[in-house]
Amino acid sequence: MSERTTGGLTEKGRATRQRIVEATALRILDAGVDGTSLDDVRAATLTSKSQLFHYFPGGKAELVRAVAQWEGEQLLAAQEPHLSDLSTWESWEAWRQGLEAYYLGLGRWACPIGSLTAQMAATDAETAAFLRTAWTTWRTRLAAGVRRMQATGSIDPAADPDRLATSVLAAIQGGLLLSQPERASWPLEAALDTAWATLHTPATAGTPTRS
Amino acid sequence: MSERTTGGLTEKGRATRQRIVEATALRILDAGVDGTSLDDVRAATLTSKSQLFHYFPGGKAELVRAVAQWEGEQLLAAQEPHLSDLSTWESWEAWRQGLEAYYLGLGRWACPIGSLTAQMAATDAETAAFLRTAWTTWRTRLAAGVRRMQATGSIDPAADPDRLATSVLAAIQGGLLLSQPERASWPLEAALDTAWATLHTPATAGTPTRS
DNA sequence: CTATGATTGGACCATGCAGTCCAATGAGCA
DNA sequence: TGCTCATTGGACTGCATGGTCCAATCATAG
Repeated sequence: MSERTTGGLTEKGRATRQRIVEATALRILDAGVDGTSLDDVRAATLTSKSQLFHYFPGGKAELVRAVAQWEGEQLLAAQEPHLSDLSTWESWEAWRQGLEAYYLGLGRWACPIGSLTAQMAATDAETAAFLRTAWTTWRTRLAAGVRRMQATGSIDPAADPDRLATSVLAAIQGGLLLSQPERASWPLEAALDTAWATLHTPATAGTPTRS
Repeated sequence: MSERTTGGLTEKGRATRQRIVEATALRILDAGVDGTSLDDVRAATLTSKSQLFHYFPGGKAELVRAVAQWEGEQLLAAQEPHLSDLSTWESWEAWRQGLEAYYLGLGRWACPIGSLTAQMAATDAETAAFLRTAWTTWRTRLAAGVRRMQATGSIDPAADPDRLATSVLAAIQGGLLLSQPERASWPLEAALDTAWATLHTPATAGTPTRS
């Protein structure tokens, strides 16, 4: 882990590095990792080959990892302040709307982290490991919200917060995937509506007993 | 000349073509489309470059499209006979188990169609269009099952079968995605358990009025 | 001013890739 | 036996790509 936040990087340098990361993130989002060449990045950022390798000695792999990290931070930031609240249904609603607005703003019906996971999980173990922690963070934050709702009796206290949070994330990611070929958001809406219904469901039949 | 079925392909020819498709499908499943070179395919099938272009004049794009079609057929076939039934909870359970077994058999926690959608939706419009119909078919079959359950009163008749089916598909795909970095199936299980709970939920609060 | 290190430019290289081409072989048919 | 067409082999081309390298410039501390 290169902890060179202070070591050997000037203000200008960090700005350039950041410019590279953001441009690469954009390009990756709608062309994929393999569809994004270093020359593309170079052209988009008005930089030179040597700069790319100066700021990312590990080459493309390291650049992609930097993109993954930045996208993770962006995604979490975009969900604030609601994600840190989630203590009322209004807060949940606001969180959902904010998240959808974020995805909408990206232009494509795709989650940066989800897409990267699909692309890298099988090929780049290191990046996959980082993405794993990103998912854990997100899930943990959501689970905390579930617990808050359980405390007020709004969600069945018998439910497992982590598993419930996971199913919400799955609804989001699956909904986004299904939205892509449709070029419309209704699959995402349908998936989230159903997840919502489950959240709102009081302690009824419970989980249908399946290990 | 005899043995003509369609488009000037003999028995031997069709066998070779199929061998190419299947080997390519396998390779794509765990290396991705961009991670699969025609040379890989050539080596894996003991064929020559000219054969690849003989059977797929459109080159790699056409080959990938053939893979998509074949994977779609395989996926639907793997869900039979349950997918065509889905008239009882036992049938749904059997369907789920069969599907999970299919994915498990693929080695990776990934859906061939889902992965292809994520990879091609943004880049290859033609393949994306085909995938769209694949999803529609799958969703329609599931929705038919939902309607059967509604007919017997096992599922809330007020629910929209198509949207419910979509949310189940989303749970599957999202669950698979989340399972990848974990290298474990519990996210898929959690997502499906939650979807199951929703299906079992009788007409309660209904959809929480959104959109 | 000058030394040092960060920053930048861009030519260059090796490789891998999709796709082309020509020729050889095999099989059914008259 | 020849004719025709599907099938196969594999060399070859052109290009894009990741990565290397050397040198030029900029900034700043002493």
